[in-house]
Amino acid sequence: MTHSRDDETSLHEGIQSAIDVCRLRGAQVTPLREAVLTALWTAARPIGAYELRDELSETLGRTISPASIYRTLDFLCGQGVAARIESRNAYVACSHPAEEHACVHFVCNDCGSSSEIENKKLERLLAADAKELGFSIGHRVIELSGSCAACQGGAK
Amino acid sequence: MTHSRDDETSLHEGIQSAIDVCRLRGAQVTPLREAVLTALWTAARPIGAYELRDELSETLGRTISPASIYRTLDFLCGQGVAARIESRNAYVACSHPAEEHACVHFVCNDCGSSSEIENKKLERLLAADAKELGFSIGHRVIELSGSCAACQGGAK
DNA sequence: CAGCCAATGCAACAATGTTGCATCGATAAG
DNA sequence: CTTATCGATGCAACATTGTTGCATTGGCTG
Repeated sequence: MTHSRDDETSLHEGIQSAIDVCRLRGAQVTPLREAVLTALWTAARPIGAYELRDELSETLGRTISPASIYRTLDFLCGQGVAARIESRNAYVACSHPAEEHACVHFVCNDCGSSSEIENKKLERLLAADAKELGFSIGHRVIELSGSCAACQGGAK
Repeated sequence: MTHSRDDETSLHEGIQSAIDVCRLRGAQVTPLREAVLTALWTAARPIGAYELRDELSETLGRTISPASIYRTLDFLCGQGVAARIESRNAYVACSHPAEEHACVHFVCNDCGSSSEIENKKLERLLAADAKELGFSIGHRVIELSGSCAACQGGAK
């Protein structure tokens, strides 16, 4: 995830860490990029590009074009500090900006919250399946939707 | 998958099997639904809704509306005889119309072909991760894109 | 300060997906 | 056979999501 406790500190740390990752690679972290990153971290759930656009337009006090949003998101995903949730046409902050990026995303249908984990065993299994097929894996999309612990406790 | 040998026989069997599955559940298999199913099986790769629309409009000799296509695809996916590839906004025929549907889709970036497997170990792993999070899994999306055996042999 | 290149603004457009309502057609009851 | 009913389709308009090209800005470098 996602800061399980939504305290300011871990939030800020996550954002700062992402910024550092980008900078260490020589990539520019512009105000827009930082604003998008902050919005993603703050939301802690998948946000659509146009929703992000509306939010940022208000925050920054000026109109942001879809193109800018998409380019910014492409940048962040490319750096591994954000990820696209394909099954929702939405984006989340990512706290594992590792090289080989094969996170499993758990997305709650009720509250929308998104948790992210890595699982080495799972990677090995997929690698084994791929080998058997002679398939060379590029990008991975692993998204599980359902009901998170909190929502089950309350409503189930 | 996908009929590894693309002979007419296994193709026809796959389609017929899917039709039977639907009928046994009391669902109607209309000409349009059968045509879509056939197109998916024949293609053996993810096809977009609008591409499907064009193809069927020609095949059937009349214009099919996007709404009809999407409703038909919803039906087929609901029956488990087709699946949406989220990372491509496209659809493929599915040969494992089981209840709990957690196929892994391998999609080739070069030739577009799509293979589908089931993996019980992988299911157990995901279930274990979910349990640890207290997450109740509903839908699963597992899509791996890369290069298939054939394309690596030829072009790599 | 000058020059360069990446990042952004802006506008138009393209692709994908949805909704509401009218109509058709298959199945079931009489 | 006729009629009632309900699901499937046709159709049109619309909503959402994503892209492209080109002009402009802005930050780093020499």
